[in-house]
Amino acid sequence: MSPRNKEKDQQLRAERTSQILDSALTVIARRGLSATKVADIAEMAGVSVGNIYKYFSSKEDIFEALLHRGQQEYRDFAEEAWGQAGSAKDRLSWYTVNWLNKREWAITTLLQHARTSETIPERLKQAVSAKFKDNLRPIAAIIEDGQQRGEIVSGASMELALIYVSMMEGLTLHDIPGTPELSSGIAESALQLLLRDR
Amino acid sequence: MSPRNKEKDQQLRAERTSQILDSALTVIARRGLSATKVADIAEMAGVSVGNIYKYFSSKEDIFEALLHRGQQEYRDFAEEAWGQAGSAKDRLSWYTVNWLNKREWAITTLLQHARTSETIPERLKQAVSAKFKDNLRPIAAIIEDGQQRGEIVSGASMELALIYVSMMEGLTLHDIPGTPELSSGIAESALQLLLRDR
Amino acid sequence: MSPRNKEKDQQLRAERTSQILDSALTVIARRGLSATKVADIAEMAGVSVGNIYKYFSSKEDIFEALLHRGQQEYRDFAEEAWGQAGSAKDRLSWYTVNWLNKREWAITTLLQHARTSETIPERLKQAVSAKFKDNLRPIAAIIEDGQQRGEIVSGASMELALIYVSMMEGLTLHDIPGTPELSSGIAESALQLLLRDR
Amino acid sequence: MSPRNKEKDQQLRAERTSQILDSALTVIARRGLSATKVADIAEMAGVSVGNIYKYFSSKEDIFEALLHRGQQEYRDFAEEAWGQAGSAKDRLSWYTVNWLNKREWAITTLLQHARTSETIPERLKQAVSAKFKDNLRPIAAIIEDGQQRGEIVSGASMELALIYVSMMEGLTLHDIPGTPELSSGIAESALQLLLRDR
DNA sequence: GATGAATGAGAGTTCATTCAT
DNA sequence: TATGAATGAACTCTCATTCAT
Repeated sequence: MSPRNKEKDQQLRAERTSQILDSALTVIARRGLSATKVADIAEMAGVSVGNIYKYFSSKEDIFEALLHRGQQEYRDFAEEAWGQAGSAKDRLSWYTVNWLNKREWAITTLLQHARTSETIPERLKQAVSAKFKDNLRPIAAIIEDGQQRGEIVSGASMELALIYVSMMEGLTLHDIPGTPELSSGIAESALQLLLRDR
Repeated sequence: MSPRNKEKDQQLRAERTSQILDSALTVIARRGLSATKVADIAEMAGVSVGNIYKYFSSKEDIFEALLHRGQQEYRDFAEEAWGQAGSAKDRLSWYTVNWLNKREWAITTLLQHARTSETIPERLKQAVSAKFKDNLRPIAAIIEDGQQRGEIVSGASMELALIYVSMMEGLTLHDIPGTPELSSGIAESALQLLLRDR
Repeated sequence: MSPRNKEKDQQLRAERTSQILDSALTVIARRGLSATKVADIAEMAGVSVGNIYKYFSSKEDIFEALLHRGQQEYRDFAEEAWGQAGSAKDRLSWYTVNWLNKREWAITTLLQHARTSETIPERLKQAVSAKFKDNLRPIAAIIEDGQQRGEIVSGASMELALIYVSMMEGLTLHDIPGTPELSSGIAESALQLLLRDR
Repeated sequence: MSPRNKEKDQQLRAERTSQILDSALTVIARRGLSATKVADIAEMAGVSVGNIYKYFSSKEDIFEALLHRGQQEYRDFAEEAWGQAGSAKDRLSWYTVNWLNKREWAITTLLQHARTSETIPERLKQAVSAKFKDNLRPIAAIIEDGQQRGEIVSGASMELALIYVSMMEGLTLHDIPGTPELSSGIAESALQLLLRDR
């Protein structure tokens, strides 16, 4: 009733929304979109099934929100890497280490599905791909910077950024949480390949 | 008694099986396992739904057969690369080009799903992972050979093989057939990174 | 948090369960287990198909619940006969009359199927047979009592109970509701056979 | 081609038909009509599925043939009892013993299903019931004869016949082949009940 | 006649979504 | 707003029947 309550309501709503998205991310990454039941998401979020629909209009809607949030978070993360002090190697190293510590693998899985699956509407695919490409810029900037300092091999920076990110994604997909078979030290080795002097 | 030709029956059976698997590979790669209806597979194979079950006991069974066949085919392909004449670079180049021309991207998608999804029985996951690791050997052999000739950067050969394959997979997943956005020339650039003298 | 009335929910749930079982009993008795569609049960219960599965996990599960409930109800009924005042003949007469008025014929059909069909899991068969045997006790008690008073022919009481119940079942199966061909007076004649003085 | 062959063909055909019916009887009695697959019948008969349809037009057709044959066989059996030498007790005893040694239980099961199930066309039900009633005559004749000799309790002979047969059927359904729990001696005890002097 | 692969309608079961409380 | 019972379309799998060989 009072403005205070309204504000609080808004905040509660945002929290619930975020909480639902967190659960959805985890579950969908683990089982895939169409194998995930809305009930699974609800259970993990500690919310009733019906209540989910007060925050999202459909399962697809949740997925779409997940992609938006994931790509935005990734953008922030990539810019944080670019904002790091030190050499290009230091920055990429920071990026690499933190990538593995974050839930990037989960988002990576979702994005890949979004880009490749016929079940996803074209509109969404295009948005995701465009945003993905745009999100390469901070990495490309780091690489360009490194090339100017003579640290990094020559080549088109966007191309190298794509190669590097693909490599990270590819390795990520072989190194699922709970499957520690492949040492994460390998990511560092991969990074070496980009360096001029190795 | 039996007016049927047993040999011919056997042969027809094998053909049908293979035809169903081909269709299943295409459709599942495009839509994901659980979003693919058995009816989709049947339709693409030009077979009735019921008849599918004369050849496979369930959708899961089809998926499993697909993984087996895919990993076997990949093994043959990797060994063919190892069997090529020429330098390590030539061999990897052959591998790279042919990877992109084959249906490797489809199988890559399936294998990734098999390794990562909670919906896949542990037994199958382990088998897939073990076979995957084993399948790195021909690539590792090419790399080792190249290292001895001074062509390829130093480092543990299995590790470099994993990095290289991950890179290919990562790129593959950004370059779906029908989505020619990313030039396949990029794969060649990626290959350069492994070379000592670049 | 929960705007629902838990007690009322519990009660509604129990009612629905019972309502579904009632319908299932009728329909399965009329058509047999495997010829009965879950949709038939749902329709007769005035419930949607999907909702049935909120109460029972499968058609088999419904059948099993039906057997449990039916044998328990029969036990109560048999003990009520034993609890009647009067001579053994009076008690058996009460039993006979009420048997025909109740839905015993439906349950009889189900139990017979459960005992004899290969499609029923051994575990369930054994449980049903054991309970059936145990349920003969009240009748055997009436007979023993009648023998001591000189009303009833001599012989092992459990054996005579089995004979009597089999007779009732056999007659029941010739006298389906809606098929009034065989007068129910015949049951009384059958009862006479057990009496010493006839 | 030659008349000889034609005759032989006829004979082979009759044999096959009978062989299929035998298998059908066994399997349907064990699993129920609708739970029995035509493939089950074919397998047990050692015949291909398709070939069944050269002899019968449908599963229902097989069932109907089974009922006809079963009731005819039963009639022959009942008349054979009537044709036995000796007292009424001897004849009923012969009937009882041979009933248990024959496949009467299987036919009993089928007939019961035919009479009671909604899935059976009315026309067939009526035919079965009429024939059943008619088939009581030989037993009723034995009973009447016994009554005249003072061996058997008084009462309407058809009614007593129905009671006796129901008793046999009821006991039969508690004493499935392979379930020897209930001693078959009990049938003799049941017979005693009909005797005047016991 | 004999075979068994092929068909497709139909059954059991699941699950996204709605709605009364 | 929160709940979970209810709905029914859709999916997987089965099986009576047909048909090419």
